[in-house]
Amino acid sequence: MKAQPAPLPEELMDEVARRFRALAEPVRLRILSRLESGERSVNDLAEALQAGQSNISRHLQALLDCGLVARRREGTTVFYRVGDPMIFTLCDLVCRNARQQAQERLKRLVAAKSARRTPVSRTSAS
Amino acid sequence: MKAQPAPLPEELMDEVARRFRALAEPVRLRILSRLESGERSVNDLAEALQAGQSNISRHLQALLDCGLVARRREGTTVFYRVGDPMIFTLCDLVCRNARQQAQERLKRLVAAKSARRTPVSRTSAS
DNA sequence: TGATCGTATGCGTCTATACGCATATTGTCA
DNA sequence: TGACAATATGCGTATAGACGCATACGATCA
Repeated sequence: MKAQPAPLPEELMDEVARRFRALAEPVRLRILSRLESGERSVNDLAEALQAGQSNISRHLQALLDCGLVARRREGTTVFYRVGDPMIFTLCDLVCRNARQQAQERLKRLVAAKSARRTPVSRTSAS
Repeated sequence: MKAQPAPLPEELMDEVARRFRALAEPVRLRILSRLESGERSVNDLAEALQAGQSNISRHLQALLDCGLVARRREGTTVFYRVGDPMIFTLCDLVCRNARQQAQERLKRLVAAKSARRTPVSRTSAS
């Protein structure tokens, strides 16, 4: 009995924010997207994403710090892989959200267009 | 048939990153946590979170820009509410992840302690 | 219309971090 | 051990964003 299982316990707030921050970079999302189909080396990723090797290396380090990816050495090359497939559940949820909002915006635009000369309700605009 | 429904389509990459970034601030997570139990005014939140009013207002604006919260005016006060409960699913997933990793770290520490004089495997350390 | 309350915003400062370049580090092989 | 390949990292620069202060804006009421 601990005052109910809130989805955001105060003690974890910073850790949760840290993980969201790791996911808050397009380059890192692209990296994860590539890793979905299997492990990749740093150079693989740098080449595929048209980015500098050092840049990718650092992004991977950031993901590693949050446990979002894992590493494996093989000779001089290091292969990174997804650390927790939960990532893709997250991304999928957010993608749906983004798409839905885009559609809503579109719908509102169309509605506004057809209601050009009856500017009544203004439903909860800014 | 569109080359399979990848969880991270390239066109949405930036939008997804934007949303994750909105969730990447402890203060904003705290705001959302408060909003879970119902809508709140800016002052309510500022007081509850011991933060400046302008600061909270801007954080709310950031969340609003991503559609993560919605607003409603009543007289001079503005009430904010959660825009998409999906947020809490996200947070819950990440929380579990954080907890799990914390536990794994702990377990590894204990294992290392007990294996002080048999430093063999070194399982995939950095 | 003027006073007041709640909210938003312009501005300055400070910190975080993304990126490229050069270089260090690490592992492999001759 | 020296050369080489793959990765990591120190450093400088540029940009983003969090925060506080003061103030502008908007709605309400006397």
